[in-house]
Amino acid sequence: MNIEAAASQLEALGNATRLGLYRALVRAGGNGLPVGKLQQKLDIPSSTLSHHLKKLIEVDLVTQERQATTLICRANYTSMNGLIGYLAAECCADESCAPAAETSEAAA
Amino acid sequence: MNIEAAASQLEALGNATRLGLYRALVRAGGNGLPVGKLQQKLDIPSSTLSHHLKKLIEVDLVTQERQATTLICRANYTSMNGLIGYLAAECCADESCAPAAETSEAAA
DNA sequence: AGCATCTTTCGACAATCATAGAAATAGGAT
DNA sequence: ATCCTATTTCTATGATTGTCGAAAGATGCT
Repeated sequence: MNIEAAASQLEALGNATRLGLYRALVRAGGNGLPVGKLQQKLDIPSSTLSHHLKKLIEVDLVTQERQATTLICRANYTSMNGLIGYLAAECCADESCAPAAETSEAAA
Repeated sequence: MNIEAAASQLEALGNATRLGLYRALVRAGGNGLPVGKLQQKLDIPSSTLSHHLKKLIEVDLVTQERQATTLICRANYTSMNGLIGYLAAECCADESCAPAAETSEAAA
């Protein structure tokens, strides 16, 4: 994970619509959600949804799998965990700082 | 931490210049760095640096403290840990998923 | 082939962003 | 008061983004 890749993923998540979209996929779990269902859930035009979806797919935070006419979207947990790991590493580069999210107070 | 706040912080980090800037501050540790040193390190015009710095300050990922004529900048670990915690929580909303970065494989 | 459904691409537009030089401000020293 | 250094604000400009309706593409059914 280099800085460019991390920045790209962060940028992809740095938009309320996309973050909500990603969250919806996370909540949907391993079964994922078809684009149409996502559209209903988020209540945005399909073109807008597709636009945002594309960004998340480009940075590998979301995957798609075709099932007949519908496209199933899934959150890519591995990729997200990589990003979280990178952030945690950046946050603790060479200072005494908590390695993850649990011990926030130790950082200050 | 609501979705808008998280998205704002992610957006702030979602730019290679700003992520590099934040990283430089993390690496500087608790002593932080004056703006001028940051500028030397990153080798960007001061106006550009100030612009990006402002964004990071707005979302509370960076703090500033005046010491005479220089402004010391510091990474706000607490805020970053909050963000990481939010991402971890989103990643594990209501499915069996690892709580942090260490156990990525358990998510699949 | 023709039709129905699901999804993406196209085209457009306003809004925001990244960049940076020039000017202004803040604080301290002489 | 004046000057010096550190930093921000002003101003401008090209690039990118977010949004969405209309049209096109993909897939399967009859």
